[in-house]
Amino acid sequence: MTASNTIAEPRATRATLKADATRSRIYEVALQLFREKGFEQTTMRDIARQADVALGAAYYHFGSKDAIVLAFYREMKERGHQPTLDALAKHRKLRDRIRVVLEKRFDLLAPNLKFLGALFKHSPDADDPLSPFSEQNKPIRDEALELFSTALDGADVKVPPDLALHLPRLLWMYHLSLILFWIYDRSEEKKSTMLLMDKSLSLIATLIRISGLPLMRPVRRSVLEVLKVAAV
Amino acid sequence: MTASNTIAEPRATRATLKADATRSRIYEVALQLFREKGFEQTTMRDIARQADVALGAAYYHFGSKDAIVLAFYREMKERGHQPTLDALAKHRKLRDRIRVVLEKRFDLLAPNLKFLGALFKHSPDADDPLSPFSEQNKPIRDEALELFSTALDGADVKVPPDLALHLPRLLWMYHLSLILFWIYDRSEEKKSTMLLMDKSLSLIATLIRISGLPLMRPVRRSVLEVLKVAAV
DNA sequence: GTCTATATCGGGATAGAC
DNA sequence: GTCTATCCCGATATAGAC
Repeated sequence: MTASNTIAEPRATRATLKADATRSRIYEVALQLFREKGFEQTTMRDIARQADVALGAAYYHFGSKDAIVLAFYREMKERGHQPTLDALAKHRKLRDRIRVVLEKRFDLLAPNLKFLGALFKHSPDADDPLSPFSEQNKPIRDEALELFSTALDGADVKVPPDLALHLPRLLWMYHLSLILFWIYDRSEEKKSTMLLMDKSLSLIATLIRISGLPLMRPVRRSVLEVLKVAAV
Repeated sequence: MTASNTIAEPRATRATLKADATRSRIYEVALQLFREKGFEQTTMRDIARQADVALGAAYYHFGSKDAIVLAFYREMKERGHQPTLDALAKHRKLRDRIRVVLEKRFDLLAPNLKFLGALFKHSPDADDPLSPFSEQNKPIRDEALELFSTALDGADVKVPPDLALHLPRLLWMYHLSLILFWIYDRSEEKKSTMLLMDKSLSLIATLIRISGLPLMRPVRRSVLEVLKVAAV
């Protein structure tokens, strides 16, 4: 990674201006190619050629192919947060509020679905910079967790406090699973994913609704114990 | 992939005997290197050098690095089935029976943990030959499903028939998740994984036990709907 | 049929000249 | 800041020894 890797952040001198233009061009071309051909199928040589720079120049601006992806993550984070909060303001039912967060996420990622698969291959490895669990991506992860937290806080349900503490994280992991399913969904127009979202939201809403019942106490305790071990 | 890819299957002629020996040597050396350095870090050149054959010979026996892994999958399958069945015969309690299947699996995979991570990166892509969901690996998957089926059938619990039909598959997916956690578990002696297995087994046993209660009917229905969409 | 030796290609990444 | 040249690797192909 280079020291300065924000996307097209304007700076003072003329030389840096030109560099920023080159950097932006490389970034845009890269994403375009990732969308068309996928991440692994796109080579750094492809990117450099399309952006009209030498291979070395591409590597000067982005230390690796991965670094381009990290820039993409940051862009997603910056573009996704506020619209989700705005949309959340229009709903009170828990099911709808969770759905809003998911749908905003899907809107943002949909154009890039084709190369998300390659990225998710790194996801379980917390040491991999591209993983959603990595230290490096903590800011991005935290912002997503905050969205689920907000979705829960403003909803019309009472959640047992012990569970409430961990529910944002649970929902965040649920949202990752759904994205994973989405990536490999081969049904026409991703209908399976939409159906799965619908059915799983029902399940989650039901589970949260009954989570406070006396009968569910042992289940809740058991879930919390599992979560304690699998802390992120 | 070559046509004959069973590990060291003895055949008639002297020439083939020698070929089998070479093949075995390549296979053993490869696994050894995978264990020491991981899958991606090991090159075909490494393997050929360590096995004292030319690069071409390695490719003659195994059409690709992946093909070595497929041979490994088959070996795991062949070595794991019967011991698990034998161990199952000693238990009646559902919790213990599921644990037996998991533990036998872990025993088998433990020496190869270091390179399982690389393999699991392919896992969600059903089109990838190395994925546990792939068509190619259906025999291996089915044998694992059968083990969970057996574990359930011989147990001391009554499961609602609609759920019973899908429970082996659910347990198989649970077992994949646990292995995934295990691979990236950095705790000393993999204590976290063992703890997680313990706690999650409790949760599962509890859930199955109460699954037949009238209160749980909507939950069960919801789960079955989700499973219907996410059929493997 | 089994294997060696060698060459070639495309791809990620880097060093050092300009 | 950019380019040229180079390295290493996986993969494939081929000619020919045994």
